[in-house]
Amino acid sequence: MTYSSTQRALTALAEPTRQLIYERLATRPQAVGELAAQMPISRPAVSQHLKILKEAGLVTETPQGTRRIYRLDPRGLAVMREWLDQMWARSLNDFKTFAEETEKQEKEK
Amino acid sequence: MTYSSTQRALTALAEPTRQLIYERLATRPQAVGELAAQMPISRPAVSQHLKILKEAGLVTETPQGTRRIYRLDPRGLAVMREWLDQMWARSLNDFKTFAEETEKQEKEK
DNA sequence: CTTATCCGTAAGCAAAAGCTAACGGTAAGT
DNA sequence: ACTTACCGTTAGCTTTTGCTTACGGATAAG
Repeated sequence: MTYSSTQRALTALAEPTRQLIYERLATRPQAVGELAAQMPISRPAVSQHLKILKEAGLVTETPQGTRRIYRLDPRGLAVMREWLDQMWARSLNDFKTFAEETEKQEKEK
Repeated sequence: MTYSSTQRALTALAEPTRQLIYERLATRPQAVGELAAQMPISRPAVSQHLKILKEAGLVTETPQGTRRIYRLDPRGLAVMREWLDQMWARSLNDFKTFAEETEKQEKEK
């Protein structure tokens, strides 16, 4: 299966733990060990999650000594935002015509 | 594990097949059998996916004879949109201060 | 009332995903 | 040089997840 960038971002943020990591990084940039200390999982697990978030363009990495600071990357969100806007338009349009048809059928009674 | 409504929507749309179903419904409302006919998986499989999409507030069901028409539900997207906007603001803010600090360090050389 | 159509659910199985423990690699400090 | 701190990767195990087959319920048609 080949993945679109939208699917990558969605898949990455779907995992509860990754979403938690992502939201923690939203408060402030942090190192891997810092993140792991706040969570019930091991450091390697956090590291694996960060790899997926990084590949999805949702976070970036900045080496600083032996530590690696992770912070949010706007690009990943931008992709989701675009897709969401498209669906949003279609969804509303669908809902509108559905409401109109329903109303039409009511009058025919 | 307890799920937030945001996580439900994200998890639902993360699955490639469910995203495909969702996008097909974006073109026009459809019955379960119709959807299954266009895909390489069985009808029950589609039905199971629709259940998850429905629980996430992403689609709605309308009985019509023995058939059940599914269409997009704007509510599910609205939840994601809210969450996305929050993250968007933080992400840009983070990126901005990071850029400023980097520039500052450059001048100190 | 019987038959056909359309659908949801449950059970069972195979594939995918997340976690831990162990290892090795790089940078800073002594 | 040696040690310490911090991190990524791999192997292996366990859990989760998506699919199919089989079954039963509900509605329309004859």
